[in-house]
Amino acid sequence: MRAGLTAERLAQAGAELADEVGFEQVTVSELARQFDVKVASLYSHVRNSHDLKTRIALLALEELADRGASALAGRAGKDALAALANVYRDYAREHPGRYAAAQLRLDPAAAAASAGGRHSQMARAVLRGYDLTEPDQTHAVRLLGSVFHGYVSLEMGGGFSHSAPDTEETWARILDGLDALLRNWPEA
Amino acid sequence: MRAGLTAERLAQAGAELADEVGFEQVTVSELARQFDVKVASLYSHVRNSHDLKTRIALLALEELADRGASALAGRAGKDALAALANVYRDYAREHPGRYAAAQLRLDPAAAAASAGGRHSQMARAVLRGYDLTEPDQTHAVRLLGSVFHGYVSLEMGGGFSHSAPDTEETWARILDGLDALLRNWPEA
DNA sequence: CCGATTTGCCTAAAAGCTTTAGGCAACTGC
DNA sequence: GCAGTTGCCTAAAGCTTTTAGGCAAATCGG
Repeated sequence: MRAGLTAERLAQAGAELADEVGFEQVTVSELARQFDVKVASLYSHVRNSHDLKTRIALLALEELADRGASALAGRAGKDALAALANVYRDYAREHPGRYAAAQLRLDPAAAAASAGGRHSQMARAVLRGYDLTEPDQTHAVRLLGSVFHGYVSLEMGGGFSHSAPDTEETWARILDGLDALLRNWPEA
Repeated sequence: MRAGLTAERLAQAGAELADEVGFEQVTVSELARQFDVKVASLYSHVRNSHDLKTRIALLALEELADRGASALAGRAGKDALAALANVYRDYAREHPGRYAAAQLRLDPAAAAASAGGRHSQMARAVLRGYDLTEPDQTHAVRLLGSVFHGYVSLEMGGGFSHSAPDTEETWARILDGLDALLRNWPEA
C-alpha cells in the first residue's frame, strides 16, 4: 500500500496545514504524520524544508492571482480597485496560513516562476481606470501593493487592536482615499 | 569567571545577531555560542525561545519610537510626514533583523507593555498638521501604518524587483501622494 | 574577614525536527 | 509474468529546545 505522495499533494496538504496551525508550524515531520508515512519518504518529492515552503508559497500566489483575475473581470475604476483589494483581504482571512506563505521571500529563480507577474499586471489593470502614464503608473502599482499588503498584515496581526472605529469602516475609507488619490495623482 | 548574562544583554545581543543573520535564525543556541556559555544557562534569564524573541521585538519597537520622537521634534505637516516615514524605512535598512522582530505578533500582555502606543501617538502627531477629526484621524493613522509597513516590507523583500523606476523615486512620489490625500481627505 | 545565602552557570538527559544513505517491495510497461 | 523503476522504509547523525538538579562564585551579615 503506497501513500501516493507527489510534490503537488504535499504542497496542497501543507497549505491546508498552514491554515490550521500557522505557516511557521508547517514542518516536514508534521506533514509526514498527516500522510501516515515516515519522514524520510517526503524527501523523494521535496528537496528540503525550504523547498516545501516555497511550493506552498507558489500555490498561494497562484490561487490569489486566480481570484484576482475573476474579481477583476468586467469591472473598472473604483469598482475594480475595491474588488482587487478585497481579494487580498478576504483571502488572508479565509486562508491565513496560505497568505503568510505568499509573503515568503522567494529566491530569484522561484520568484521568476511565480505568479508575481500576474499580480502586478492586475494592479496595472485596475489603474487603467485612472489617468496615469508611466512612470506614475509604476509608482501607483507599488502604492497599491504597499497598502493592500500593509493593511492586511497589520489587521491580521492585531495591529489595529479592537478599538473603535471598527476595521470594516477604516477599510472602506481607505479605499475611498486611494480612489480619490488615484483620480488626483499629484505631478512630480 | 561568570559571563554576566541578563535578559537585557541577551535581547541586545539577539538584536545584533538578528541584523547579521536574520531574525528567523536567532536561536537560544546561537546566542549561547556567542556568549561562550552552555545553552541551558540562558534559561535562567529567559523563559523560552519565544520570550527571547519577544524581548528583541520590544527592544526594536522602543528604538523605533525613540527615533520617531527625535525625527518629529520641531517638524509639522508634510515635513513631519516624510520624517516619520523615513524613520521606518531607514531603520529597516540599517537593522533588517530588528525590523523583522518589530513585526512579531505580540501576545496581548506584551503588546500592552510595548511601545505600540507611542507609535500611534506619533502618527497622530503627524496628522495634527492636517485637518482631520475623529474618526477620520483613526482611519488615517491606520492608513499611514499600512503604507509605511507595507512599502518597507515589500521593498526589503525584493517585491519591487530592481526594475525602473527606482524605489527612491517611488518612495518620494508615494509621500507626495499621501500628503495630497491627507490634505484632501474625502468625506464619508 | 569569614561564614551563610543567593545566584549563575554547569552537566545530564529527553524529545523533536532535518537531512542523507542505502535497501526492499510494490507498481509499470513490455 | 518479468525487468526495471519508483516509492517508502530503516538507520543514523546533527541540530534545537527545554527541564532537573548540582556545584561554585558572588554577595551580604555579623
